[in-house]
Amino acid sequence: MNKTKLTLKDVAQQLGVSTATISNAFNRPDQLSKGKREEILAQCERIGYSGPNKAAQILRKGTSNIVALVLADSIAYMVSDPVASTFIKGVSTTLQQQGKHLLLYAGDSNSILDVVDFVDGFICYGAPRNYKLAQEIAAQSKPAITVDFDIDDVPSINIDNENAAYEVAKAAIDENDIVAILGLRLIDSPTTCRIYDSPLIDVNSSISHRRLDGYVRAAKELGIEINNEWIWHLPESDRSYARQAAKEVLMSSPRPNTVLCMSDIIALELLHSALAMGIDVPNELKITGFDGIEEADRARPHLTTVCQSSVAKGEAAAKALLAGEERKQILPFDLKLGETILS
Amino acid sequence: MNKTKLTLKDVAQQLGVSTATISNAFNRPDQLSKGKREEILAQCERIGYSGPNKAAQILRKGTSNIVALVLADSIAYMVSDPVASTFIKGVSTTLQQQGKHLLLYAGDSNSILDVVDFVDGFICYGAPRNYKLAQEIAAQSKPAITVDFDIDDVPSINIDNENAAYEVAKAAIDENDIVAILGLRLIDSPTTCRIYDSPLIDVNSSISHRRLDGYVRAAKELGIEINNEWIWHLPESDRSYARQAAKEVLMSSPRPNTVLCMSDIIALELLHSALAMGIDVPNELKITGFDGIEEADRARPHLTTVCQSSVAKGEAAAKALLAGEERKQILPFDLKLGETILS
DNA sequence: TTGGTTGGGTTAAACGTTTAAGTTAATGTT
DNA sequence: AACATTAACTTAAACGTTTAACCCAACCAA
Repeated sequence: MNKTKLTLKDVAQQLGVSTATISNAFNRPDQLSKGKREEILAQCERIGYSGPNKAAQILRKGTSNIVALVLADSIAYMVSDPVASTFIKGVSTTLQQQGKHLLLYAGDSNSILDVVDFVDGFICYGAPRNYKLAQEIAAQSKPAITVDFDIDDVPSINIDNENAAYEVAKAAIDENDIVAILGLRLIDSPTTCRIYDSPLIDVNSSISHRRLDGYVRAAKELGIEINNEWIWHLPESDRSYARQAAKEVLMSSPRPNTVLCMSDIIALELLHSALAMGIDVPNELKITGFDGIEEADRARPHLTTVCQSSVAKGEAAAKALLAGEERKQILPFDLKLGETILS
Repeated sequence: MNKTKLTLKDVAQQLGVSTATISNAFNRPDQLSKGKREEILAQCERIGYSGPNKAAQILRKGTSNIVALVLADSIAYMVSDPVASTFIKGVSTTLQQQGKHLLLYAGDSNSILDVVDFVDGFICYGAPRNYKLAQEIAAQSKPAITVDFDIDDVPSINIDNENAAYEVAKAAIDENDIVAILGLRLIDSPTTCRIYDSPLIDVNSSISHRRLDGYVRAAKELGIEINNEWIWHLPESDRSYARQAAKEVLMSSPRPNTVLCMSDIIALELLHSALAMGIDVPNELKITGFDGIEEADRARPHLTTVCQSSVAKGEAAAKALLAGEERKQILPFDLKLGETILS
């Protein structure tokens, strides 16, 4: 009923004890006789004091229980990507269990300056579109962890992308195949295109380049050289980019009969386009994906892909951050053979 | 290089001016001569002071630029629901434009006490699983807005669910049809089931009941009475719940030939199940959805549904909250006729 | 000259806590 | 009985800002 909210000081006065005692009643039970503590808590309940002000605690304690999840791209894009949103799922579950709060932070922002002072730590998911941001995070002194990319001296969560790509490619490619690759963020271009001789950008998304290496190694073992002409760049794992790339691949001549896709979304879009054109998968066209999203399971024929658990990544990242782990973790992946390749 | 971070006080001392002046240089340019301001900013840059500490600002100013988005359910569930994640998209885009930060808050939490002190406001999306939370939010004094449900005296964003349901039902139902409804959160049960005579819970999700009213009204106008036996309850708009309900509906006898679904996810699952069983849609079975998600567009036959823009809802909610709007808004919906009903 | 404004500052009191250090009385030890 | 220890509090100094209130010199009007 009071006009202004009760403060700890008010309460102390009303109960005739020091502010320290009230504070301790809430934060450090061991500093107080059990009886007094219960009495104080009961009185607080009665007069409507719900505990120390969190804003003041943040300043004084220097901790807020807020963890910033820095996404690779805008929040809007990330939240609709099945892989990213599954990752968020893992993070949020773990944070909630530990009483932490989740602040979503866009990876295309200029700076972390506006949150770094009150946030308890950073989880960086995927190389931020604005890579300067990642370096800023690495440079500041709060705990941080990266996922799906790496920065020197910052703990991280990754899978072995090179070997994963190698394995799925090895399973798919047969001798004398024409192999194409639908890649993600390989060069610095906002549109879908073949990479030809554009310089590869390694800084922005090393996982794509690891995967590329794996694909190329597998092909090479079968004596197949993948020309840059057969490598597409997509700026995002987005259906419309994928549709365009799919069209280009399927229209090109000679038409590739094995297409290695760096995400399931891309692979599924290619699969649909191919089926719509009456192309026989896998006999005329073999397709592999990457990620192992739910939708890949629902597709017919089942997509051959590399399963990685985004939930596990999210959980691992949150746990490692909160536990102050320093090491770089490599999580397992799982090759899933579907009917989009020949068995 | 200093061991400890620079404070505004340190800077003031070093530059030989008062703390107020430094503060004003950053926050209130008009309180300062232009020359001095630029000099101060330059000096700060030089000595590595990046501006006032945000945690201190939160306490002192009583504002943090953080907006809490309170989701109906756990963050994990919400983030994977296409409708909810699209809503988040709208919210985040608008918040980012205005320099605000997004804190995701789980609707199954016990209390908002742990954030209410530092958050600038609340956007409540869908009646929280723990409804007490919504009341707590309504009771406190920070700005708040609800979306897809209502609380007295709290501004809100909604569509006219009753009429939307009425229209889609009216379009779908023909004389002498047997009509079934696959509803969402109609009764208090954690499993998929027919509602029979279970008491409807109105408190937790009034939009479902509005929709139910609309369906029933449309049916009644054609002289059809929908028995509770033909109304299913699903605890969540989740594929596995939907699959089970779909099975039950399709197995029941007599088999309904019009099924009104309260979400597209449910409708799509029913559609797939029906097609897999060789049932002719729409001749043997008419289906309607609700929401207008992307996937509904990709389905064949195209789903008949009610389109509502979740992005627009998110944007409207964020804008209204930040602008301090008090009124309750009704957003438009859009009937989309696909081939899952007879034309 | 006098008195009123104004621009450009400064001072100092908040904002609402936490916590190291200090005080007291009661308990335990030899 | 003398002393050390402990339990249970209190005191007061932070934490790093913002901002109302005050001050002063310079300018202006009459």
